[in-house]
Amino acid sequence: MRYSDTHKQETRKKVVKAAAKAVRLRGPEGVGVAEIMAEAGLTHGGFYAHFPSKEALVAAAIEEAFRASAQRFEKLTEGLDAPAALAAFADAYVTPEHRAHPERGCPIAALSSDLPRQGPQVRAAYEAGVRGLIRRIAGWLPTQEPDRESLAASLVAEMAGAVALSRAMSDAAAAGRWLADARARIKSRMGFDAAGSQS
Amino acid sequence: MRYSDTHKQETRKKVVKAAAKAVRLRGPEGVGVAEIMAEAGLTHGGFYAHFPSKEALVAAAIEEAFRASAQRFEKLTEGLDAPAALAAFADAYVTPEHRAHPERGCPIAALSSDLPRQGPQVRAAYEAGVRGLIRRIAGWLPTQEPDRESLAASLVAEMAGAVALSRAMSDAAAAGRWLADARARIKSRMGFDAAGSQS
DNA sequence: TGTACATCAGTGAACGCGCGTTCACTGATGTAC
DNA sequence: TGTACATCAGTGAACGCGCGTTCACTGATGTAC
Repeated sequence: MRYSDTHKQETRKKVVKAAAKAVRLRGPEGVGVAEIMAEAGLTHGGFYAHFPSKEALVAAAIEEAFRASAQRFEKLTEGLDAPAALAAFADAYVTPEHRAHPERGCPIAALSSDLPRQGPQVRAAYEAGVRGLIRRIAGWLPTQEPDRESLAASLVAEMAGAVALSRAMSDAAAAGRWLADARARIKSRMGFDAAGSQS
Repeated sequence: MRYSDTHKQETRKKVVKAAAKAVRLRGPEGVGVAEIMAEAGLTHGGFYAHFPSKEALVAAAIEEAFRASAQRFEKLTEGLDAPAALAAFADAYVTPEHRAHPERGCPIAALSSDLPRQGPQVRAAYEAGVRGLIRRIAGWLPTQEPDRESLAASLVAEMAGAVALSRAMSDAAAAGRWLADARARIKSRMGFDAAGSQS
């Protein structure tokens, strides 16, 4: 069969999307080339027509995961002013839903400890994604804050740490209660009082 | 050769210690049975005289890692009153040294994202370790704090998250500066002012 | 208009390798008689 | 006191399996003449 001009690119996109899910769910070492190709409806032999190596796929998958995750949050905060966007972000991030679905969640929470063990391409993709998220959050912080970038990084560390820790708790109900607590603490650090308005 | 009464236990201990280091450094899937046995000066064939499976070794390794890490911090805070112990803990945890040496550091920072993918034995060992650390920190928090356990968990999430994030940064100097920032923010959440005394 | 050839995404068998696990064996020493 | 046997931590070869990677091939269609 002969394919349309965009066919190969579409196939690649399908493969990368499947990999982005699988990598977050099972980790870079937990996914196989054959498995990803099968999820995209193909056989493993065609893989190297799209990617030079598995590492290149994982790097592309991480880029895609950050892109999709950013898009999700962008939609969520569309049209909101900075304080409202910040609150909406925390309310969506530090939740049982995020805990339960690493495959469509933030790559930081899903892959933080895997990362130092990855190759340079993967690390570069991850680092870029982390910086992007920090920058977005910094932009929402009050302008009177002396170091918005540093506070944003610290908030990302806490939010991702909270979700990752909650995933280690086997009792889902207890994890949910703890996430609600953690969310309240994070929002208070963002400058919101208990009622939800920023001081 | 015939061995002393304690010989087998000593061998097991050696294997577990080697595994505790290797697991934190390369992750549960990154270590091999043969490699660990070789580090303990043995051949892989003898492994199953000590452990029923690789998972059992990883679980034992995680227990050992939490135990050793706890002991380290116990020595560090020995004889200090609660506020001083809290400060000493943060000062030791959120550092470039900890960033650079996952193999002798906190298992939470080293393994958080690997954990949800592990089997029940490993998860149980990890969860017990997490609870132990949270309890220790909660005990150092001011008694007027309304929910010490919850604040302690939140602090653990932030500290582990900060170290894990710093490991993703390729520039060691920038990571060091960021860790110093993060450390200051964490200590301020613990109730210390910039001069280091608790209000 | 018809025929031969080029193109190229995808197929599926095969490769080498490392891993977790199994198992028959070793060899030094304690013990039973 | 001497001999045969039991014990048991550790050895090393072998197993089956899954993985990343390679490669000759397929088959549908566009193109050159």
